[in-house]
Amino acid sequence: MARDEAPSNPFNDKDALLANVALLYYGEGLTQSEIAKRLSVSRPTIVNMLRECRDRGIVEIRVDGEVLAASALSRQLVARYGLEDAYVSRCRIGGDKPPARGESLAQLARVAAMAVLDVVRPGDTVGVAWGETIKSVADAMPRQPVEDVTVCQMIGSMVSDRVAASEDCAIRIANCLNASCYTLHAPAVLSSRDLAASLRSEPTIAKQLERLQRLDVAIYSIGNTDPDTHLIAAGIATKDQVADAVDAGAAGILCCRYIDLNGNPVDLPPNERVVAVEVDHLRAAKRKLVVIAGQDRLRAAQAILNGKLATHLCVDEALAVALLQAD
Amino acid sequence: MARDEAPSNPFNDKDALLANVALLYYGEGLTQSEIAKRLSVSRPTIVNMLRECRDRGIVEIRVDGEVLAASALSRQLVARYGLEDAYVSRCRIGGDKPPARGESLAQLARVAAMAVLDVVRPGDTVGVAWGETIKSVADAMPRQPVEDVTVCQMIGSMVSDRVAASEDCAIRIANCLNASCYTLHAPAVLSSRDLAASLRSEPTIAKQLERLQRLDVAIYSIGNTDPDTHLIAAGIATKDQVADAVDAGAAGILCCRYIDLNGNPVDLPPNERVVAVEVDHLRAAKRKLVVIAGQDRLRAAQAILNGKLATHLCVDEALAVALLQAD
DNA sequence: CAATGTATTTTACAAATGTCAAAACGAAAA
DNA sequence: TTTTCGTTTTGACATTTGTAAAATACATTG
Repeated sequence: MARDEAPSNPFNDKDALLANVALLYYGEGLTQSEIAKRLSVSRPTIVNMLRECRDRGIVEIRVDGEVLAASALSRQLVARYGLEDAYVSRCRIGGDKPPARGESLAQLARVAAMAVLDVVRPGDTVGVAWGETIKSVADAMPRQPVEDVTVCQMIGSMVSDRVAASEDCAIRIANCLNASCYTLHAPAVLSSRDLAASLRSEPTIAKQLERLQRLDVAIYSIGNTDPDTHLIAAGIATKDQVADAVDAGAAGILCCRYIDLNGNPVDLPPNERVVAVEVDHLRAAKRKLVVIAGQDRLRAAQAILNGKLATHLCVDEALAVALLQAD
Repeated sequence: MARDEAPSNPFNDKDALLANVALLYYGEGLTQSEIAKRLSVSRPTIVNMLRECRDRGIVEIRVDGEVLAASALSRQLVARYGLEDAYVSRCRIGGDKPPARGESLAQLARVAAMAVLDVVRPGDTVGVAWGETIKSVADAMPRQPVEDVTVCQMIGSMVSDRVAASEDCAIRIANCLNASCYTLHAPAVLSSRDLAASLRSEPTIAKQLERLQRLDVAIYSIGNTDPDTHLIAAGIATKDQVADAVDAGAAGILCCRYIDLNGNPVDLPPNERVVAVEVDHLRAAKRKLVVIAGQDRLRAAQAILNGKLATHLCVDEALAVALLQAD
């Protein structure tokens, strides 16, 4: 009976022992010394085993998403904006200064990761965006298989010095969900409108874009139109182009496309050269999980909410309060 | 906006804070002191919050079932007995004396609880037996919703001084899976054959028994025919009746019914007075998770395996070794 | 057989956690 | 306003865990 008899099970005898040790510690509540005694090894060996369990995902520690959506702020956001659910992350209370952006984003990402598990159901086709926020969510995801799920990359490939390549988010989330993954084999933005149109007509890409027209779930964030927006940092748009878009009414940037305060697309450069899901196709998804960090994104968040572009909202406390205080 | 606007969410603002604290501790890896500082509370308050999270299932700590099925013993059992999966629990290594039954059962129950989450799929109809072993499994289950699952009690109601009422296991497992639950509103054993037949014909009970004929998953254990069997302890059969059954070839007791070494039913008292799933209907289930503790149940385990009454086996190490050493 | 590399054990110590009793605090009721 | 009750804080201490260096053990290689 060769080891590769069950090629789908990549674990071995030692791994099974690790799993048993994890059950004794986390499940039975034995101390490391008690376990070491039972297994006739030293306590540091047990420490190493438990660390390996956590590091490799043999043990997963999950927080109930439903509880995360239960706060007063969450309920008020649901009532105010007609959402199915709202998740508000809190990482600091009181004090005279608010949390740093990194600290807040880290906790928001964890909350959103739990929200993903709440929102995604067996059989779903899930579109995943790309950006610093979505990348953090992907990093925070535990391994939780969901049956028959397909994950699709919604924005063409792009490399930024701030975030890894855009297919990375989709692949990572697909791995956590044990899902099939369809990446979008095209740059997010082309050099000319004609070239972008040609690429969209390529059968493999056309098929993938067609898939993005009938998503069950879409997971995305929204960017600012501030001068430090990712679009400029990634060389996709110039400062002047973004300024022109703002003048024309752009309130936020959604999957590389501008939207105005009512959630309608603003068709200005580089929109015609972009290869990504259309705003209206996002709006058509049954469940839309939008993750937004920071009070500075209030206007962009309002564009999302006014444009019915979210069914499930995940924000930090500062943005939640700002959304509730806004007219 | 009244609190009962979302009646399906029974949690509140404080619960949401607990969940956030849990994410900071288990997810971010902050110490209790760091969290206390951030939230402007005392460290014992954080200790209490984390304990409440664990106690109420706001936090769940899970071990990957696939890893538990990866040991050498598991692979050998799969190969030897043609199983889909085998889970072997280990709670003690080496030493000159084996683990106590209670210690072994506790760990086996935890392993089996993880196995349940591996085996049950969305849309499944799941039959659940009753007994000390299955009760322990139910107690060890984490809260893990699985879509559209129906849980059915397979053995009529019975109260024992050793285990709670038999519908308890089914209800508890149903709650963990967020499943519908159908209990079997009849005693497990009646005083006469005619009365049992009449009860089986009652529409509600007949419907429930009919449901048990087409199970996707069945979860059960098997009992011994020793004098200390539950059947005698519960007053269902006398010592003489059990002895007669053994003389007639009974090797084990499965859902209150005798089976011989080939897994065939042995139709002796109190079989005709029993209200429970039929052995052949168990055999017909697509996935059969059988949980057996103790080397003393070798013969009963062999009856199960010979009779194709298990697709997924969950045993402790002593029984695993005994099964592999048997002819 | 000796040398080498890897893993575990031993030992120690700092940090974190668990637990608890007494005191303090704040809200609600009388 | 006072009393009562529940919760939290304070302070302390025992236990457990995390971490690390040195020693030991064992398997592999030349």
